[in-house]
Amino acid sequence: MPEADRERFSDFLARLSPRDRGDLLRLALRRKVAKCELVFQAGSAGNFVHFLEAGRVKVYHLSSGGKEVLLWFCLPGEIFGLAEVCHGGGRQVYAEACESSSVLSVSQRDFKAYLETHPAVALLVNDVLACRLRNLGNVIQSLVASDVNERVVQLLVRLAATHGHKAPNGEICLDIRLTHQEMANMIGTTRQSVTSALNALRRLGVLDFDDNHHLRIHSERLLSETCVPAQHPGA
Amino acid sequence: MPEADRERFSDFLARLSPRDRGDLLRLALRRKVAKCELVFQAGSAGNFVHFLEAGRVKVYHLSSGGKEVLLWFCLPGEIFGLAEVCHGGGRQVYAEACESSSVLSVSQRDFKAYLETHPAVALLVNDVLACRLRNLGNVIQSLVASDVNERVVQLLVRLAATHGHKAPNGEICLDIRLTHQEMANMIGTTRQSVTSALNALRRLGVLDFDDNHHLRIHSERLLSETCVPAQHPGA
DNA sequence: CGGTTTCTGTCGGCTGGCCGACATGTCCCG
DNA sequence: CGGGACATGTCGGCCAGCCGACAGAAACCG
Repeated sequence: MPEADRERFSDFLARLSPRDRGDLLRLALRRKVAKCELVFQAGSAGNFVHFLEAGRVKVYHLSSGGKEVLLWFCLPGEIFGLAEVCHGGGRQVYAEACESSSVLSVSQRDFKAYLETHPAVALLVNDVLACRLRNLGNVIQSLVASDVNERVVQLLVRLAATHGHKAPNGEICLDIRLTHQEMANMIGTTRQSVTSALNALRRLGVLDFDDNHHLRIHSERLLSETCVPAQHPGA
Repeated sequence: MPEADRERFSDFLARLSPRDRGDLLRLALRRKVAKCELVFQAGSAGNFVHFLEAGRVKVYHLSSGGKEVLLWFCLPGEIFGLAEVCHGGGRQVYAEACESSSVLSVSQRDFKAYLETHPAVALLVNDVLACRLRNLGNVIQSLVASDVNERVVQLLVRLAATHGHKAPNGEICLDIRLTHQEMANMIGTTRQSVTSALNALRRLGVLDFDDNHHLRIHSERLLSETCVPAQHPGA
């Protein structure tokens, strides 16, 4: 189920040619970010684009009631803070380090000038934005049309694709450890409901936890819990 | 509340220089699309990008249970079907004409080659994708963190921004007529709940309907029904 | 190592809004 | 123009899952 080279795919820096990467890094400032420290926050100016060199960063909305809506996790090599740099306007989301991290930052002005002279990179930025757009479209569909148990399953499918690696025996192990609250924040439900759904899936044999408490998915069983997209009447 | 030049903003073709536009149109095929006809559907190859010349097109997911999740409407001049062209992979959404429409189509291969030689247009594509990404992020937050009445209000704010024009007396008139079902499909609720919420807002004086049944919003009253984004603790 | 904080498992009361239904109003098309 | 299709207004029963709570387990940090 994980797409081949998925990890390499999301690693923006690794997908640049050595020359393009060198030109970009020449524009970048490096910064250490402690666990729980904000890289940027909603309301601030979106005048830098960031690359995660090491660590993990979560990107989330924070609602007026204080509810955190977690959009995605950034892994090393990934670009983030991109939407406001491309489109302009202030930040709408928060980017916060989940662990001690290292971030490279390029100013909006430098980045735009760089894209104008590096067409292959501009296309790659399109690619990243398009991929995230498709993903959010899937999240919206899931939120609207699926009950909580289905949403947990669909999240597992997404996590397997972005953070999973296939073990020799066909199982998929997630490289990332998430709390039930984090998962709940990604699918718009409560921690308790995630706990309950995961335990039901565990009893069904769909998943378990390895010695390090990483989630391990039995992919064939997971697929049997997954809904297939509908064919349009008239198709 | 409507951003100045919002309509011009989303009109991709109008934002191109005459030369860039001419080069692009040289690659395009024109096609008439009847009301309710699909421009493309989920599962098909994403090998064309489309520009709406006239008419209106809705872009939506269709869930396995047959529930339509409406992501956005395309207006004349707008580009759509872009995400799969940039990122690759099959279509995940449907694009269907809401009325008799005219569509210009450019093949993925031609479009990518075009972007490589037209850097300003590649940046504009970034802009469009980023804008849509921000919008979907807001939709997700709304779905997760707001009750139905709040979601209706937030939808009105979004519609005013993208489809509204300011009348001399400060009211905002929507240029687009939406059924309650369409609005429900945009915010993940039922037609009945939208009807109920709209009627409550009408009784509050927030909105009414003009002679053509277009929705008219009293923007100051609408703002008083809108939640403000939270300040992050520690900001 | 031990105290504190965070995470997970479990429970039951409560309610927002979904759902199906029906009546009335509006629009469309032959 | 008029009949049929579609949209809107209204109602009440029902339930998925939210919420608050508590206990036990696990992780963290000085």
